[in-house]
Amino acid sequence: MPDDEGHPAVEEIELGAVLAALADPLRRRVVRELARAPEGTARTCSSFALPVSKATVTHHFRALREAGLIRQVDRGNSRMARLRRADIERRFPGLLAIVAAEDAD
Amino acid sequence: MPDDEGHPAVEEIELGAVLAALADPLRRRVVRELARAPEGTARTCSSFALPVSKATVTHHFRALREAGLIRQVDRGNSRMARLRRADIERRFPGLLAIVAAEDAD
DNA sequence: CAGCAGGTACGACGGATCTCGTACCTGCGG
DNA sequence: CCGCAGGTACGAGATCCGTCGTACCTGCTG
Repeated sequence: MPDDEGHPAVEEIELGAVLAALADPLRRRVVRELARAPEGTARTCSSFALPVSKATVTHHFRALREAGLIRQVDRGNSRMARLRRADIERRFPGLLAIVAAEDAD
Repeated sequence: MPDDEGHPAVEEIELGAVLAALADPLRRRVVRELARAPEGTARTCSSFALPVSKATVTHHFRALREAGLIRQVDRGNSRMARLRRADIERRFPGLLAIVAAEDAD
């Protein structure tokens, strides 16, 4: 299963795309919160209370999904986002720890 | 000495700026080559043979310098760039290894 | 059923960024 | 001294990216 619904496979995750995704403060905040949460934590897009419009939230989550940082699955009404912790750790060991360690504003 | 000639001090190095700098393939290539070279290696801007004009090279090296990834010192005619390995390792342990491990094109 | 909450798609706008050419400065070599 | 190589500064053009409003779809829930 190479790519279902915009999710790249593990070996398709590219460093450039990941770094570009993490360069944005809002996206880094999402990844940071997920990285600090227990393994397997799934949250809705809106649960992060990002200070931007709905359309912009969708835009950022698409960027995270297409970079391979999160996996989004439909669950009835809404959509749950989970960090692809093992996949990222395997490709770029230590990267998530760096993001998780950043001081929150 | 907090900031001489556009070089941020160690504690001033910000993750967002570093990731933004590393999001560019050309800049990542520079950092990768420096990270793979022996500690203390100093090279001129032009020694990287980037496929862009001189002005653009200057632009990219400025980005790397202001992000805190490299240190540039005048040496007579030209300017030597050295990776701030210890500083980056201290702020974001493991990050340089990730960049260094990327497959070259 | 009617409405609302969560998300997406599309188009638009403004600002950032990558790129370049040109002009300019500074040392080193002939 | 003259030229050239290495870099920088400045301005311009093109493209990318973050942001938004609006319209729309889909399930809950009353």
